[in-house]
Amino acid sequence: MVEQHRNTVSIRRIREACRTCSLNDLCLPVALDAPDVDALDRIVQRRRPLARGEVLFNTGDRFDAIYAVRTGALKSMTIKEDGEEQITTFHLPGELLGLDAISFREHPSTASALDTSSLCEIPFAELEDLAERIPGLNRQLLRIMSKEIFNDQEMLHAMARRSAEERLAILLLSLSHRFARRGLSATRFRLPMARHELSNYLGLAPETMSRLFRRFVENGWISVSGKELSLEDVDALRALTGSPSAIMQKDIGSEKHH
Amino acid sequence: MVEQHRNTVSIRRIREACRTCSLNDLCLPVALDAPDVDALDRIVQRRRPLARGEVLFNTGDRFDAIYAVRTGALKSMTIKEDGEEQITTFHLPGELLGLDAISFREHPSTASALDTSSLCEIPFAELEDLAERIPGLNRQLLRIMSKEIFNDQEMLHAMARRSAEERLAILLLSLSHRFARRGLSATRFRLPMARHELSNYLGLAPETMSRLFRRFVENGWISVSGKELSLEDVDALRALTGSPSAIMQKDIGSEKHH
DNA sequence: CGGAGTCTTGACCTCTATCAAGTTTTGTGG
DNA sequence: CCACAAAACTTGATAGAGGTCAAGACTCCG
Repeated sequence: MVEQHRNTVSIRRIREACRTCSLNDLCLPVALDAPDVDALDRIVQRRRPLARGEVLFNTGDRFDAIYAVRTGALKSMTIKEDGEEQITTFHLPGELLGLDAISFREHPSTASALDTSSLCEIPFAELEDLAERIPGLNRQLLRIMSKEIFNDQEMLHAMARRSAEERLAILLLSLSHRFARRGLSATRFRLPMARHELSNYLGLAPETMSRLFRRFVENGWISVSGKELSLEDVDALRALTGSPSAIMQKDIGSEKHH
Repeated sequence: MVEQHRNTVSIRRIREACRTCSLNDLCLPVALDAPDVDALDRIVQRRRPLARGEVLFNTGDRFDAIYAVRTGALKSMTIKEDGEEQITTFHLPGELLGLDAISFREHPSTASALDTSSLCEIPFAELEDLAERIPGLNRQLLRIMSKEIFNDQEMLHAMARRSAEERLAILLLSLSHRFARRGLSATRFRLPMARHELSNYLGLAPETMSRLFRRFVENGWISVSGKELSLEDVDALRALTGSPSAIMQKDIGSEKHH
């Protein structure tokens, strides 16, 4: 009974902590105990919000924390010597930034806000210490990173030898899925990034992106008004990707317990 | 003195263990203790070698171990519904396979041998248990995964909006770097994969790959005889990539201790 | 209202995929 | 070790997707 009660409390506390800081990935679905969540919660720091365009960290900056997006959105990019930027990831609410910096202790990319964004900062040294004491947290960290690897490879797969149309469809569905995961609408959302950022990410010219949007609208697959996007025919988009269900459908925690 | 001695022994043991199983990534450069290395060594299992073309694991297989390549080489690929395969990674000696499977407990890709290959199998459950007891190992695991994320994003960056020439140059330099890291020549090596596998990986048609090789040879950048490759003008190749030094130059362990 | 940035549209041209033969290499069984 | 089939690779011709250049239309703010 006590055990039962304790469990319930634990779960409620976890959800609460997750809500306050978009830490879903980090807390769920592992069975972190209430005290564990407290401990985790204690090292997490709220930061002042970032304004649109503001930089969170620069390439080469020392790595000492990972970040969780609470609201808004960010992009990670590398800068080629010729000054061109290449966007490598978009970070939506509930997602983590900085995982690629752990091994070199230095950020290999620059992260900036696409929009006014609030974040939580998780000092990595403390997280590591905590992970040593909480096996569940440790495992969850590994899982998150594994998922990141999986996603990147999925994206790589998605880019290679695919037409511009296919790429855009894949990206739109990925965004849809990631918003839905946060409890937002899967079919109507506001694109946090500019067209040229979409095109940059997908390795296309901005002009191509513009033509693609027109074609998608003409085909009745989407409707657009500025940055407001509505997916009108998800099936058509899925058909384009060639993978009715595979892309980005899986979630951490969706696997069965054993 | 005793401490000193112990330390020396420890380092020698680590190197030894690494040599036997290509576990550099996992053991170095963290200060794993001799008993720690023993423990790690104990859970590592030698497998019978894989013949060329043989499958190590299939998409959807249950995940219960990660693997280290000792000799030979493997490829990871996903299969599209239309039956086409898309290669996502090549695995050279000293590199790890299966990290993308941790979060779903199921392999998202199929791995097969490009060549006769010998591997070490590291049961993941045991590795996790061990990592809980050995903080250094745990950190090193996180680092390796972080590096994997970094590499994938680097590759993504490399693919987006780059010409076929640039892609090939990037890949050749990456292979060169990875061989050099293992103590092999950075300029003369045997490509473990077929031309069409290279082209598949880079998202190009096999014909394009063939023409690229011819052009690279004509330009005096490389020389080729079957699968034997020699980089004749590394600077020219680097110039192509647009990043004189950034790509794949960093190594786990290159960062300073603190 | 104006001006900078962003997005769209059109014309053109380059790169690379595709198709279609060849040619060489590889692997296997006699 | 050779012969022969099956892959793998090369080469050429052609076409199409998408990049580039150039100009014009929105849109967002101050």
